[in-house]
Amino acid sequence: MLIIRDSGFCESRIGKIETKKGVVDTPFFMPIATKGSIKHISPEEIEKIGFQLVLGNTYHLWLRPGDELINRAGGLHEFMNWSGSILTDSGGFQVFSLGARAKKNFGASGVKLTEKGAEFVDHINGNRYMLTPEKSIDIQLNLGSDIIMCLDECPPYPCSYEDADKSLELTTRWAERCFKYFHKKISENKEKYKKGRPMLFCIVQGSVYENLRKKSAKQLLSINFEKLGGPKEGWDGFAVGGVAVGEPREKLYEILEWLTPLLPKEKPRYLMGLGRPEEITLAVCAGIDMFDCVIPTREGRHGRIFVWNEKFPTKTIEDLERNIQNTKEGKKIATFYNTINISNEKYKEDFHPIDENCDCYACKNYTKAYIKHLFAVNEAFAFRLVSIHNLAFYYQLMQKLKTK
RNA sequence: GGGUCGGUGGCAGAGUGGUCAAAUGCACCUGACUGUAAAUCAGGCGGCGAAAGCCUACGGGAGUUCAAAUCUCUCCCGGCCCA
Repeated sequence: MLIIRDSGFCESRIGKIETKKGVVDTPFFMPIATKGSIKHISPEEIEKIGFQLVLGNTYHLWLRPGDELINRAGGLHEFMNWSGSILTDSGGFQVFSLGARAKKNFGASGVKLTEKGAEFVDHINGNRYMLTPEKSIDIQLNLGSDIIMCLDECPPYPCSYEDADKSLELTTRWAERCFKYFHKKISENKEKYKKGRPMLFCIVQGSVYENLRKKSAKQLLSINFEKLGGPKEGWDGFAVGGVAVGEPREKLYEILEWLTPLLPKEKPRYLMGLGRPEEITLAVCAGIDMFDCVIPTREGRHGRIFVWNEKFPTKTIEDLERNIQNTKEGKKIATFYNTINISNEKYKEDFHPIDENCDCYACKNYTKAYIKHLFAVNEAFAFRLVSIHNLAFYYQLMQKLKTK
């Protein structure tokens, strides 16, 4: 599946993943379409930038408009008019993010965790929902997802060793249930999946503890897959979860260092929710193939734009290594790119594109002064332009990492 | 011409003797965002100063008072009503 190439400074895993929908070249970044849309951008534009896979969310699509409705619409691809592949997150992250938010706002958790699953209170209408590992698989199958994620628990940081341990054990038990249920459903619907079934990824947890991260990975690998009714090869891919939840930045490198040697080389690895360009760079070098993050779109909407730094081009291995070293040390500044805040006063009369060398739609056709103006007057077109640019930047980043 | 109500920071608009360099909203400036309840959130926003603090300010001027955006007189300007 993956061709592993030693490019001289790190092991780069350049290859491809074949989903039931098509081919995706690795390493790659996935734009996020949580509720069935990449905010402010059409699927055609996403495809035009070069993306082959987008991410949807089980929890949000389950609540609205409902996975069965989407199924009747012909699946999520058809529903949202996306011709590429789709990975769906399991809803595990919402246990973390909505739980923390509810706790902050109401002093109590809006999410109740039990062995059975996670009980949510719908943030909009107050309805209660029980998301179990089996339910999460059902939803993702209904959505027609190409890469399905196991329901996991993503503990916040800081997290005690004991809590992280309990959490990872639960994630493993849920993963077993997901695996068993997933393969039961696949074998029950052989006809439907004869041209190809979705892939199923497990998620490694364990917070910032070396023992626990390794334990999590080992547990997930040592499952008796055949006994659970699936192929003995087990998982179709491995995700690293529970990262970038508030832990010190340098922890990321350690976690990847502990984990990647344990993961099967021929299976894709997905670092969930990351990240900044230098973090992605570092992770690719550590052997990660797949990324997703809200940063390019969300920060774009908030006025932050990513620009290549021509003064410090990462043309040599030494440049890249220096950047990686900075990232390992938790330094925020990577030298190969900059961010600008387009709503800053200094761009008021800047009649140049965001990046002269960028070939995205925004840079080809519009100036910083114009985009700043759109932000100032709250025009939605601004969000479209910066989202296109930032995603194009992330796409270019992945292309650069492939050719380094 | 008479009466009446009103004139507050870039705008709107509170405040009606001290706790007021003046609520709040908008605008403006800066920052934060990592498996998206996020076109969100936080901070700043008279001048000088690192700070303590000092100076200048609630239409203009003159008073009363220990103390005035707040009370009095007067002038200017605006809304409404009457002639």
